[in-house]
Amino acid sequence: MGKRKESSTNMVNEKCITEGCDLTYAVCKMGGRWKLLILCKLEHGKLRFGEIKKLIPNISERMLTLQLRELEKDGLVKRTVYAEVPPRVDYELSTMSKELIPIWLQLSNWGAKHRQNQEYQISA
Amino acid sequence: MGKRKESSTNMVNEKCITEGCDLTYAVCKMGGRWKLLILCKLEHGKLRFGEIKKLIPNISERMLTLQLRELEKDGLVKRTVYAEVPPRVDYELSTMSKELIPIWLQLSNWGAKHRQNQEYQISA
DNA sequence: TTCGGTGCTAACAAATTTGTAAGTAATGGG
DNA sequence: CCCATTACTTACAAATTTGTTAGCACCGAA
Repeated sequence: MGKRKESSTNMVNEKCITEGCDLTYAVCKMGGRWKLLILCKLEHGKLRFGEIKKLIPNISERMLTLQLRELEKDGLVKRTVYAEVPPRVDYELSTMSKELIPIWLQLSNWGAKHRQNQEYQISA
Repeated sequence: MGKRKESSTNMVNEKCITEGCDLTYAVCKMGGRWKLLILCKLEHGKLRFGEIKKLIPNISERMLTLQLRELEKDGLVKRTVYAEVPPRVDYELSTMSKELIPIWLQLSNWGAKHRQNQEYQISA
């Protein structure tokens, strides 16, 4: 998110992992702290920067910007700037990320199901 | 992976995000650097610690241990220790993570498809 | 008695991600 | 001129993750 050192072991490892594994590659694209939450909010249509912020009260403006920028760079959201003052910018899912919606649903279901089990195990 | 500060903003944010979003919760479970790669290797059956290591040449023993421990704690892999010398330990997917296999496949396909597009865009 | 094989752990260092606080630009309205 | 609004940016600090190196325990074989 800040720039990364081109040839740290860390970076090299990430590259070789994602290059060798489509699954890891895919999950990396949605793997920032707030990314999936943002994407979920966009599932029902365009939203302005400020609207997303209101929907995710704990996020800071900086984080929201960073995550949106990466999502944009990776082609998961489309950003539209209107030449107005005060500025207006909106964000929406791209075609590419819309393809993920059914998968997200399955993952969500899996999460819901097993979160319950785990809570059950803990409280039991 | 080391212990985390119970009440850093960071930790609090993670908690509230994963509690509020099943999707984020689910993806967090598989979100360590090497986790999906490990899980993929286990897709075809049990493997010993050393076997996994051989299949993932760049991983350090420490990282492999850490990732396996978290996967175990989260119920995604089952660890079996045999009382032998030298020690023998093997790892396999749990029922819970086997449910994810078809989802991983879809994600993989999505990854493969869009990785190509992106490469095309870059080279064009 | 030393050595090899296996699956780790500990102490430390480096890299990366995340969070905080304080700005900035542009312009129309008062 | 001064202010409010919106979507950011910048500089910094804290937290977390990842990587490096060395070592440990066990027992049987040589």
